Amino acid sequence: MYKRKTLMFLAIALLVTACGFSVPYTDNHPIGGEIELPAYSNAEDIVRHEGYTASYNHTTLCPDWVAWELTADEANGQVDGQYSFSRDPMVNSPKASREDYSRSGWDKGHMAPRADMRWSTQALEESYFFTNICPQDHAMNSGAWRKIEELTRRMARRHGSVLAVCGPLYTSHAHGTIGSAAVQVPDAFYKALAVKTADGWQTVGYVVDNSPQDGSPRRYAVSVDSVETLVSLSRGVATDLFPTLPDDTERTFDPSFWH
DNA sequence: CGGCCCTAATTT
DNA sequence: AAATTAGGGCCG
Repeated sequence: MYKRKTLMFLAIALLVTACGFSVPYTDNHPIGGEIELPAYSNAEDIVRHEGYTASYNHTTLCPDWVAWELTADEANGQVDGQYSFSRDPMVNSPKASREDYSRSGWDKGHMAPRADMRWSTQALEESYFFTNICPQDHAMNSGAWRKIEELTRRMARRHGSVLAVCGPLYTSHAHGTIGSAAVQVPDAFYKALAVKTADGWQTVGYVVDNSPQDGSPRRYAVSVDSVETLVSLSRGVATDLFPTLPDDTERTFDPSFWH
């Protein structure tokens, strides 16, 4: 059974590669090379936008993952503007809509944060696509999750660049679905970060329950390996969130570096 | 007190 | 379906 899944995963990986998965970035990210993209997908739409790449899942109507590289300059972006949540023209149906979230009690929560996309009008606008949105508890989104987002920007400013990938976790499906399209409400969210220093890579992961959470990032910190285990269980596919990084850099994290 | 996370109602 | 307009709460 496991062998079959592994073969399936490899087949999908090959297919995705053949379809242009390895087309290089043309932006000026110092690390670049799409090093931030996870090595897993359910063969759903892989959608590239200026500020992030996402794997959209047509069953959950949420992304499986959203990945981006945040530079110091980008974290200092000052682009303003009110943009509205809208459907992603690059994703085929079915997809979530604003109606599904309206009066549901759940936030339209950004995965790649709005505040990470203020370096370009286009990037900011595209961050509002539902490709980048999941139902999130409001207190968690504006509490613990926001603190992790601010930590990420702080690290980008301090170290020049951060690789980030995050997404939903489904375990008990305790929250059911919302809207006529049946958007699946995640049980929790994960986020993995990587920073390249003179002494090598530093990585960390965070797992936050989709319920009122307002703690500091350190309270939710785990190794990237632990996150990958949870993602594998949630999605039923083998997972490597930072496939190009040495595996031993993902087994632990250094609290004194991140917190 | 500004920045960040948003919501809802109304109009086109 | 999307744009416009007006508003709330929390945290550093």
